[in-house]
Amino acid sequence: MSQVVYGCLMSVDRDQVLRRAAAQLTRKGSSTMDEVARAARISRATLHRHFAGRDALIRALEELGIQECEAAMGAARLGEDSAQDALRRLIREIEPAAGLLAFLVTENQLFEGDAQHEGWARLDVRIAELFRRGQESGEFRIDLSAAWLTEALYGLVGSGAWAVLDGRVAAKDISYMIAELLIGGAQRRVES
Amino acid sequence: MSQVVYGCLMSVDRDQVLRRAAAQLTRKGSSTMDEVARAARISRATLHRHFAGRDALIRALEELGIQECEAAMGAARLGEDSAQDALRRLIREIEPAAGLLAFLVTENQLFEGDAQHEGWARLDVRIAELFRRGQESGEFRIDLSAAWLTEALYGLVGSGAWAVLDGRVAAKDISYMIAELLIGGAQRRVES
DNA sequence: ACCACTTGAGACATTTTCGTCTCAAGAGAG
DNA sequence: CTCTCTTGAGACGAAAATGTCTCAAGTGGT
Repeated sequence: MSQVVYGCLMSVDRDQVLRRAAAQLTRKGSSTMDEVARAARISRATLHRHFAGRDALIRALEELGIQECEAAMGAARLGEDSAQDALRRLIREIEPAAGLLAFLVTENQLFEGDAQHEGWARLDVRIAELFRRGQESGEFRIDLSAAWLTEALYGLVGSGAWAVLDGRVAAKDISYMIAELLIGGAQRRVES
Repeated sequence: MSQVVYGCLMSVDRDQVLRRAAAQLTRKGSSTMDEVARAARISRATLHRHFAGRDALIRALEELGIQECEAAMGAARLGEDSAQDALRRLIREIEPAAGLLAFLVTENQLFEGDAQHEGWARLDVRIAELFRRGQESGEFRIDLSAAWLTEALYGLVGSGAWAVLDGRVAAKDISYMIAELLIGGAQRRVES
């Protein structure tokens, strides 16, 4: 046996599968289970052995995305230094998960029926808190609400991932581009 | 008879149908034709009478979105005044189409197979031109490429539409929020 | 060599969605 | 009223996707 997951013997690298699935679904949100399986380089049967169905796969991706975001936020030490620098760190840390994020954001569009994962709310709160800290310290302007800045962060990270996939922006530049645009827009300026 | 479209007698308001369809698809990108029809308040049969199939519907929505964008760009008079003011006008004009845009952007994700509609390229060029004009006049910073600022505009407009749908930002504020964030981020600052 | 376990391939029934069709009801013009 | 045209409702088969199952092959440990 090679790996034990949830008390079940498993060999394929679950994380690897999830990542490849995320990449495929980012590229084409309506991918078939068959397409996802092929992108993950496993058979459809194996894919079903790991995830009970499409819903379970999406939920696992959601879980992964939330985990990556929380890890990024931990690594970024949002409470330290200036809000500006913390935001810069957050964007740099969150960038590897940008593709997954972009997919999840579009997938989450209006969670009709069941409630959305509480994890998203937790993330929103922490990010909004960062912006609010910047507003209270005078770094950020107060006429752009923290809620909007939070949304804008998600949007720009998603756009960035998409721009990189499309080859419109170099991967090495995207983190800087996002940070500069967001910080420049959020920053309180002394000149008119 | 009430309306003549493409030499065929039609009564339902095609534009209205497209708008409702766009709203539904923005809310849930994987809506079935039945859900779209119900959202458009017509029967599935009638929906099929107007659009040969799902692809035709999407393509019609794409056409509508491009038209609205071009109309918005015309109304915004991108070449006049400062680039900043032109951008502000563009955002204000494009805002009514934001929901449709948000859907089309996600739908367009990597056009595997056939080439994307040339209209998008035309729009991109015009928007990028505006940003470039701002850069050349010294209004906008040059370390954020015009291509990225264009992507960011799409992303922020989409995020804005989504934030409004979700009730996180008031509809009356969103145009200002987008413009201020984008212009503030793009603006060249004299202070450090 | 033996055994436990996992994988890929494919068959299979089921479900969902699609596209087409028919027909009765209703609206509007002449 | 009468005629024409459009619509909604539903039936229908075709196509696609899903979920389940079986079985041969392969892997790795003992």
